[in-house]
Amino acid sequence: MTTSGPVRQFLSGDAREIAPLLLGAVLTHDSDDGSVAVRITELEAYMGPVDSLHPDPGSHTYRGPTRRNAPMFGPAGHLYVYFTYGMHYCANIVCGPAGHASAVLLRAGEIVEGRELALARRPTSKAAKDLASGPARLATALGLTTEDSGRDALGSPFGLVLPPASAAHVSTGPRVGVAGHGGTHDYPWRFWLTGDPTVSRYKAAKARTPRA
DNA sequence: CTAGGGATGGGCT
DNA sequence: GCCCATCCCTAGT
Repeated sequence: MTTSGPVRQFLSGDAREIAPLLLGAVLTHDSDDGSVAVRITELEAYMGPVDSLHPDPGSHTYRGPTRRNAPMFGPAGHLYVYFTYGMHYCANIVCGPAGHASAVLLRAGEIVEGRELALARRPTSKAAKDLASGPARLATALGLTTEDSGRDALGSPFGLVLPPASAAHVSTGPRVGVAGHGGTHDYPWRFWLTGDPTVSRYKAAKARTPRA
């Protein structure tokens, strides 16, 4: 066993239990341009290919390990960043013991440090609360790309501070933008801080594009 | 305010 | 060759 710190220990369990407890945590990324820190306000849990109780066809790991999703099978506390829609990055924090794939997708947050740098990275943002109000927005504001996939979020140039055990009001609901729910759509995969203005606006998965 | 569609390229069948 | 764990702008209520 490794002599991991308490944060990694905390992340080494069930992503569905960890996700709501990560609300309010602060993830920091230091770069040459400066530091940006985000207080996480919305998350989604994603599981691996071997959970018979709650099979997760919406997860990138559903069909087994690949080069892209390899970090999800690795140690807790590392980042899994993927590229999608030809232009966007989204970031996860890996959970569970090494070898058992799971992660939490960072869906939204409040920029609590480096707002100026975050705005420079996201010039289309019209209000401070929109700087990280979506998974790709959050990744962009933090300056995360696939280059960072697999890196340890608990060590330099990153940092993760857990929230104080609090009575924060947590809401739960279905995932956003995931078509392959399978039999899991009734399960609370998504968690957010009730009423927080930075939470992404819900948008159900779109149906197939109509014929031209 | 909501609904719709275009952008744009890696990942996987 | 199809599918995206999305965002943003436009047009219409």
